[in-house]
Amino acid sequence: MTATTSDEGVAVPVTIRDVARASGVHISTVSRTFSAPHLVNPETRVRVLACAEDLGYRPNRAARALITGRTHNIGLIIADIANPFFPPLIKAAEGQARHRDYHVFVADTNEDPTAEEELVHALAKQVDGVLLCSPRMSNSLIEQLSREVPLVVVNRQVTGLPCVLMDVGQGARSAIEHLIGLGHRGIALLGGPRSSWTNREMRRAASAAARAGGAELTVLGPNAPTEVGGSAVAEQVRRSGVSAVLAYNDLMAIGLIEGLDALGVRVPQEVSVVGVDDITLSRLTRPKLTTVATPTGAAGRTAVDMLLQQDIESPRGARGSGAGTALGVRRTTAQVMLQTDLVIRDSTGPGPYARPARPLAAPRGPDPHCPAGPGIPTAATGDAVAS
Amino acid sequence: MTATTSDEGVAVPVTIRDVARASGVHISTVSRTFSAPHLVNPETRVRVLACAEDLGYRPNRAARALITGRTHNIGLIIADIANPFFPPLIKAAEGQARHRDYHVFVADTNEDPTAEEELVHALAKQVDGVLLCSPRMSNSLIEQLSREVPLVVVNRQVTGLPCVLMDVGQGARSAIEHLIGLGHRGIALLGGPRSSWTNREMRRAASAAARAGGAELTVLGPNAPTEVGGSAVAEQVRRSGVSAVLAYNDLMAIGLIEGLDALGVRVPQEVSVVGVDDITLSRLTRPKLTTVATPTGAAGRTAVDMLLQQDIESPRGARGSGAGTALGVRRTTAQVMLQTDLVIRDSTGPGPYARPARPLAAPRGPDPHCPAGPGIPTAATGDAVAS
DNA sequence: CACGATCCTGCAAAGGTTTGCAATGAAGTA
DNA sequence: TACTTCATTGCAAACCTTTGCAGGATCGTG
Repeated sequence: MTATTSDEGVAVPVTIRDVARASGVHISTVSRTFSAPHLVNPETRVRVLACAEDLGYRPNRAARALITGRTHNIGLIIADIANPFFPPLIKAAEGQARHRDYHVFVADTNEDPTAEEELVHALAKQVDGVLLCSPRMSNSLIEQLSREVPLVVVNRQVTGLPCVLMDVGQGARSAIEHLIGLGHRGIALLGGPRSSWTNREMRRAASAAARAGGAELTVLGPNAPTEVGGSAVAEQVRRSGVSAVLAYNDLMAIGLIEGLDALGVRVPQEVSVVGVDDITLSRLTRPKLTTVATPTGAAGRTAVDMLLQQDIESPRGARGSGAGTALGVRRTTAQVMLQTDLVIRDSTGPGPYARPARPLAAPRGPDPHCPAGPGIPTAATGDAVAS
Repeated sequence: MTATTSDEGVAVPVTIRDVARASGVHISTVSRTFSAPHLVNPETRVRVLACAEDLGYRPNRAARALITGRTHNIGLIIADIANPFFPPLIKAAEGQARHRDYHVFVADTNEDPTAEEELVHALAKQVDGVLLCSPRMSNSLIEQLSREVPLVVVNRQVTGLPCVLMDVGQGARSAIEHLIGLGHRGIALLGGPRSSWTNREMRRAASAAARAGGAELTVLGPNAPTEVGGSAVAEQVRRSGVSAVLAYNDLMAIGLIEGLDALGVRVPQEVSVVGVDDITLSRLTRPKLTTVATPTGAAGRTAVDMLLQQDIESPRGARGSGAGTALGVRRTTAQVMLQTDLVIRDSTGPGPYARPARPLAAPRGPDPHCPAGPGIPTAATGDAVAS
């Protein structure tokens, strides 16, 4: 139908010049038809558009990027795609980006800080900004890299940089309070990667909550934030004598339950387990996992928005050199904290100090605890702070 | 440390020209230092490299792409990132690409054929090739798009295009034979998306195997290839009276098990269930899922290799117009079929026609069936066909 | 010494697009 | 009529890199 391809099946690139020739105008007019339509006569515009459509013209983004300094791409650096926590985030970020005519480079670092740094360098020239999701490198390195390319950080607090955070502190507190309420007094926290901000936050909040509730918190870790990371500490958990565990994430919680099962320890009858993230999987295991739901989709969308907003006012490879940017206006540093929610399912049950309010409440009825509201209620709280 | 950034924290792009000035050579020498090092005097080379390092120079890929016609990027179009089948594939593809100095654009289509087409168009100019994973659009459209940009198709057979296939036919046959061997005669196939090649292959092979083994196969579907897609048909499965089910994928199988459980139907005691994919999750549910393991990682790597191999010989935006490409050498059409393996776990058990060889063999012992070999043995069979 | 070969380097064009500036013409104003 | 304003379009430089071609230097050989 179109003249885009020769009959031989080899693509013939059609440029702005071809469209210009076909519609009898100068290339600059064609360019403007696409990038500044209001500057061209409506009649001309429709003619040019018709020709472009006809020829199957699509602007060459590399050329456009070369001169404008903006690629209309963003980078997404992920600690581990195989961790089910991330795909919903990627999906949301990608959708939001596409919605604003941006494309997304995804890179997986395998939880390796060195790979993170390399990838930022590699991506810097091809993208207008980078989303750093759960980075494992040092804050100072992140700050340094942020001079090379606009950065938005997810699940990490870096002063001076825009961040999207999930309130895992609040989540951990809810979880500990829930466990204490069930009558648990000896609780273990299954730590995640040492360099994880989330990990530190959880630990801080969980300690405080345990202290406040008169429970003792044992910290086990650091561990790999995976299912094997969880199952590996099952023996240790049993020996520690705790009756409840809060795990760094759902994957570890599930692994732990598996591991305990293999040791003949039953969940939640003997040990209660709480995860974090509310990945799809947590609804499908048996017992269904009690967990702190994190708003991953909202995080992805918000992060993209923040990046683009930051980007729009600074056309990077600009012509006039930066003498005019005296004020620190350029970088608006906002930090957004998203709320988390405890979702109570079947992996938590009464502990040794449970008050027998309803004496021996049906311990094996179907679905003992039911979440109050609908599935995953998540509310986003924007909290912008000017730099 | 470097002169890359001003103290103000705003990136100052450093180009080949800056390096040339600093090292006292012409820009073309700098260029050659990076793209054809053997053409430049070793002494000069080290000096240039030192200056480049010092200034923090990184080649601008957009400019390079503009002139060479090669972006060193590839596109990865995925039906649904949230489906745990894909992340390992993405991860493998991404690793392989990076290993060859390529970057990966990932796009999610939400199982929408229209989105697929749009994304191919959008990506075409920014990448050297596209991997189409489990596409839902028509074969003819795929062929048409392949004229715009080199394509490699995963999980779909398109004549004339390089494809990476997983032998789900073989997998389905093994599964059916396994079920028949256990004494099942009424078996249901839970179909996936109508436009899925995998779906058709499974159906074909499962029918044949059932017929050959004297069992009756009921096809239920099409269904959404998700956990809800599986749980939604639980009632239908129960009514159909079959004693075993082969599901389109693990997600559906798990959903079905959940759904059956809710109806009070026990797996594997009353109904046996087999999935496909061997996603991580399938080892973590209870009962652990018997499933057909697909080599997703190998598929990702192979697909990238095939794409790059195809690409290397055709520098797209070449200067000399294509008069010289008379022969069909340009497109080497290979199809690779990767083997699948049945992994027997706990979701399958004896059926109504089981021979009581060992009378009433321990129906609830821990881990009744064990996979024979190691985890997921996968062998790749290359099968190159010249066009 | 003359000649050719070899190695290295510089020159300049090219790639597709954007954009400041200038030119054109039409319309409006004094 | 003369002048200004405005809308529309063309011109050409610029973005950064690659690469064919040619020039220069050095060296070996006849």
